[in-house]
Formats: sequence, C-alpha cells, structure tokens
Amino acid sequence: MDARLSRMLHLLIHMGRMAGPLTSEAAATMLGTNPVVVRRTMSGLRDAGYVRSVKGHGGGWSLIRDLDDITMLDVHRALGENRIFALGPADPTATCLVEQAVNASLEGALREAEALLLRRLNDVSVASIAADFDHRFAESPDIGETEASGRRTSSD
Amino acid sequence: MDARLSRMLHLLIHMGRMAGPLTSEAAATMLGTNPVVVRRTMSGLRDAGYVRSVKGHGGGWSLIRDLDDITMLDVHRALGENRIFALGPADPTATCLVEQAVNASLEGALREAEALLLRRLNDVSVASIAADFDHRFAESPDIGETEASGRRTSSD
DNA sequence: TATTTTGCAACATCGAAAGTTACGTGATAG
DNA sequence: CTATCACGTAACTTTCGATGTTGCAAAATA
Repeated sequence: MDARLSRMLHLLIHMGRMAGPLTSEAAATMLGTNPVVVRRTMSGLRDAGYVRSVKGHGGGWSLIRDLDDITMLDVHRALGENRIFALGPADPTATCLVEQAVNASLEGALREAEALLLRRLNDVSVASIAADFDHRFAESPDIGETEASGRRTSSD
Repeated sequence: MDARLSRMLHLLIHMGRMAGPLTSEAAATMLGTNPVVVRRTMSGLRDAGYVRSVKGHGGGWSLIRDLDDITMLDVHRALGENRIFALGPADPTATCLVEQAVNASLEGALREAEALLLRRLNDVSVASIAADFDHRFAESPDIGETEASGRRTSSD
C-alpha cells in the first residue's frame, strides 16, 4: 500500500503549526519511519515548490506555501503521479479483440472512478484538513468541550 | 498490478463462444500464463456458481450461468473482494488526531471513488462486453465491414 | 574545525500477485 | 482394470514496487 500521500499530508499539517523547520529525523519519528524515506518523499514537494529544505545547524523542512493553497491533489501530483488502482488490464496493448473489448470496459470504469477521486482530492485543501484536526482536538476527551481550557498540549 | 478480473472476463467471453469445456491448459495459453494460475483464479468463479469444473477426459471449465446474468462486479466479488486502490492511509487505526483528520479526508475520497467504480462494474454485464467484441470483430480490417463474410475465423 | 542536517547512491526487506513444481484425486477411454 | 487426461492443492520461487537501512558526500552553522 502506497502511504506517501497520507504521510506527506500528515507532515504538512504539522509543519503548518510549527515555528521553525522540521528535521527529517523528527518527521521520521512522527511517522514511525526513517529519515531517508522522509527526504525521499519530501523531495517531490520541494520540487513542486510547496516546501524548502535547508542544510546544517537549525536546518530542516519548512513550508513556503500557505496550506490554503495546497490541495490533496497537489500533494498527490507532487509525489509523481503514482498508480492509483491496484487493479487493471492484463495487457493494455493487447491485440486479441476479446481482450481489447474487456480492456475498454474495465478502463472506462477505472477512468471514471479515477476522475472522481482526483476531483475529490482537488476539493480538499490541506488547510481544511488542519481545521478538521482543530475540531477533533477541541472535542477530544483529554480536553473536554468546555471553553475553560487555555492549555493545549501537543496531542501527538 | 492485479490482472485477475481482466483475465477472468477474457476467459468467460471465450467460454461463452465455445461448444465444449475449456481446459486450464488451453486457457493458460490464451492468457499467456500457467494452468495452475488459471485453476487458482477460476476456483473463485466456481465457488460463486458461475462456472463448473470437470475432471478427466473431456473435462475442463464450462459456464453454468448466462453471461447476461454476470456483471463485471460479480466477477470482481467472486475473486475475493480484493484491494482496489494502490493508495491509502499509512495507519487506518491511528491515535494521532492529525493522522485521523488526514485519514478521514483521504478515506472519504477513496470511498466515493470506490462506490462509483463498483456501480460502473455493476452496470456492465459480461454479455455486453462480448457484444462489444462482436462489434470490433465485424469492423476488423481482416474481415471488412461488408456483409459478404460468412466465414469467421477465430481472431485470437 | 566540529557538528548538524540534507542529498543521494546502493543496497536489503516486505507483501501481494504471479509463476513453477510436484503430487493427489477423480473421470473416461480402451 | 489400467493408462491417460484434467482438475485440486500445497509448497516453493520469482517479480515488482514501496519501504527500510547504511554509508558517505556536501553544505551550513556554531
């Protein structure tokens, strides 16, 4: 299962709530993975202009675009237009006419589903996911729903 | 890439146009694969009641349902409710609230796309794919579009 | 200059589909 | 009744992409 989109969204939201840059090491700890994997995956977001990386002391990853201006689709695309479906034709270039007919039907259905998925990913900004997190945080049993809480400890 | 749905559709259509049963050996040749793989995959269709298998001389696989009564979705389901997306959340049971918010958005989009795909798969009977093949066959340059053709050689 | 942090290459690991081998079972031909 | 055909299934290997890991170079800062 390709979890890169999920992971990058997670990191972007964290980065949106941090003062300084986030090191690959810290990010890897958050995700329960490896710093090299973080760099590898984040490099796509850097090339797409959503984050930047700085070397050396005090370095790490920082946002250079507002989370309002980044959609889930943007992140997906920045990761390299990866395969969406685990399902597909045996041979997309088949010469057998039966197989071509099968491919036409199957690919048609997949195309429609993919188009819908991409529309939905495009509908959701990373900022709106962050807002959803705020909602969940405010309603979390650790805090209670009262407005008596000035203290907000990190929840993850 | 999981090509089982594609392959089983291919075989079902062939079986619908054959007089006798289709051996796993012949099916494997059609698909460019192995008889054991054919048996393994077809066993799901047998258990679902779409085909039957007969051992021994003159045995093989035969349809026991009209292709009109089998949809692409039926075949997909008979293969065991396999994974549809190559994409998904890093941890569907995350306790981190940020990750939960990410999962909610991502899973929502995936759910919608999956629902559409299943609807589309359900819209298409295997018989209609076979009919599409007939159309392609009639219009294939090997035959020409004239009605002068009584002869129909196998096209694959 | 020592330390921190990214960049990147070159592996190893993992999981699911697919391929392969081997042997058992049942059915039919002769 | 025996040889052969064809499926049933277990067990193993292969393949492919994502992921994990190690090692080292390069850059930036204290």
